[in-house]
Amino acid sequence: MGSVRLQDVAGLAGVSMKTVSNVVHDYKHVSVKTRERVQKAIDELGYRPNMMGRRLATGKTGLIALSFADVTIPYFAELARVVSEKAAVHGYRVLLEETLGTLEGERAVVGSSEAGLVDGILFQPSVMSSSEIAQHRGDLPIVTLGESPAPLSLDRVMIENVAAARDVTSHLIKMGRRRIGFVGHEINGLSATSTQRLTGYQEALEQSNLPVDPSLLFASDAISAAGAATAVGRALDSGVQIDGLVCRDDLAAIGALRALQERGLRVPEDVAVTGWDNIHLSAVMFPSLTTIAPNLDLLAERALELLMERISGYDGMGRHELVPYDLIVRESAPSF
Amino acid sequence: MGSVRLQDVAGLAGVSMKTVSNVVHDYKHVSVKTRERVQKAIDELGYRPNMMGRRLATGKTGLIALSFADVTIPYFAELARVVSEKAAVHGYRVLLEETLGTLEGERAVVGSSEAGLVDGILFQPSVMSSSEIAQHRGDLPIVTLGESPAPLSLDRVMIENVAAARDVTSHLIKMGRRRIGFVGHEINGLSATSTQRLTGYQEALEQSNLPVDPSLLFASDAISAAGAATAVGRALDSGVQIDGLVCRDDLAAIGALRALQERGLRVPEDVAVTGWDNIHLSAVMFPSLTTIAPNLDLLAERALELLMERISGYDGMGRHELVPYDLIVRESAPSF
DNA sequence: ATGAAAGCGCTAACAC
DNA sequence: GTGTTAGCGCTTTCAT
Repeated sequence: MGSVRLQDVAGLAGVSMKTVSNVVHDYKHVSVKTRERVQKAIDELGYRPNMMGRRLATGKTGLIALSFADVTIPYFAELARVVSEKAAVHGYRVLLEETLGTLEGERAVVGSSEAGLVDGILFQPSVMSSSEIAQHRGDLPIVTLGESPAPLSLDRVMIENVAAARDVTSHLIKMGRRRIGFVGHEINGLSATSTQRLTGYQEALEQSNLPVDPSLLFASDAISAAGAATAVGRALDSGVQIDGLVCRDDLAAIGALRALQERGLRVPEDVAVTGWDNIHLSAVMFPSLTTIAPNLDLLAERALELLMERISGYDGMGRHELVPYDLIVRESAPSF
Repeated sequence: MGSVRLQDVAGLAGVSMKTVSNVVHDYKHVSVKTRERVQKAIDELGYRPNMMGRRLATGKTGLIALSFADVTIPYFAELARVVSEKAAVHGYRVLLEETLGTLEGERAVVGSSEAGLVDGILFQPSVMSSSEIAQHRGDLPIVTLGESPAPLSLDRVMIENVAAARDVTSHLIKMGRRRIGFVGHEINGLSATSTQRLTGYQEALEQSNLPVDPSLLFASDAISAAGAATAVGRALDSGVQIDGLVCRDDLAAIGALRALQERGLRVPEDVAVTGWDNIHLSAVMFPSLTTIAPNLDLLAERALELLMERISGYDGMGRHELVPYDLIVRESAPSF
């Protein structure tokens, strides 16, 4: 069944392969009766074009890779959803490539030992250095996502992290909070993402002449809610006083929520909390999360467009695109 | 750069393509000096085997599709993680194929018009009927996941849903709960998953001579936390009295938690809540969720093994495997 | 141990 | 409007 070839259809219909190919591709210059005859043969035989053959012949695979740390992180799952939706518009399917946030994982992505599997890569690096990414083999179009240091030669699309972090921190300050902590950055090997968000956090504090207290920085041993819960819990138990918490992401915020509530602290009355990413669950937590919502649709669209241009042969300098974000105000840090 | 072919390497090394191929595949019968010379040529040219060529020649793609409704549902994301990890062991990569829980989506999966893209499919259907799946084109190995009605001719791996639902409901009964509701099944078009869980819920109630009250069934307009929150909230506001809640999945439980807490009800004191799936976040909610934890590792492993056998040509009757699960007791419904 | 050559299934010039 | 034919890059008998 699976072995019906173009040739077989041509045989049955009594035409050449080219004609069958024309029918399959809806080429216009085919006489109606020929088309009918061919279509009948196709149906009769249950012919399905073999992708590998087509791809070998055309040199295009119709596949792009989407690479990030881990699909079980809601933000990435939601990104994957949107990307595969938008990629379909361009006739592409998406191969997920998880790096687990490790250097080996990321190296495997940019230095893949096989060619021709995918036409291009959308890559959100976590740990890889700018210079190393730049040395990736030059034949595969890559567009980087997110705020990791990307070489100037690569296209990149991201949101303005520093500004957004400033916004969210300022929001807490406007609420009257004065002892605002930061939760969820890596214990060691700070990612570019965390660095930028910390920078914005610090800038906002300084703008308001609030002290930047290192003892209010609660690093997490993993990008996870559990890690953040532990970090915040430990700080609280050791007597740290806070009335606001800027979280690196919604997962960290969920962890922080638990640590606070477990200890009888009320959110937002005692401690206001903000997240980042606007994952689906952020609206359903109790309290729901005030958070930074990057425009995922735009992010995916632009990234895909840049990648498509590269795939079509564009070879200019790296483009650098910013995508808008919103501050979504919810119960965990209301406006007043 | 991207156009280095096996032939080019052969040319540079002064050997035949076959020899280069032997080196690439670590074939043993190659003299050391030849191997060195070839390897040098490979490195020099930066040769990377082209997958499409290889695949056309071998007829194997090295890709399997994993198909389910939506990666943004945590259970599926976690399933995807495990599957792609285990698939790598067999030398396979995973192509995600979301159906969005629609009939068209599921039809696209089993009736794909292209052949040769993947060697097999792991498919968790939501809405498609047993008979329709059975009519899928016979040339592509498929293993179904989950509790949807699968035809006898297909392999399937799942957990015992009815029994697990009985367990979790009995747990609430043992806690002394008497007005136990069920949350999160579809409003119309009940999935097989929901049906089985509802069955187990009902069985447990009947075994304890507790009334099965239809007004305690809170359907949700989507498999989402928000949908469950709305459903439970509406019920509560209309005066429904409950002291326990069996949720179709952890997402529904999270939604239920919010609806309850928002109205000042304490969990578990006033209402005990259970989830299903043991997603990462279930341990970090406040309160953390008592939940059914299917053994995902085993599930993925067995499914993959069955699929690999099919890919290798096994053509017997459909196998039906059960995978164990655990009842994880946490704060939302403690033991006493 | 290594080479020559025939495909794998499809596409795309180029003829007719 | 339709047929011929030469690849795409790799694997794989079958020779040597």
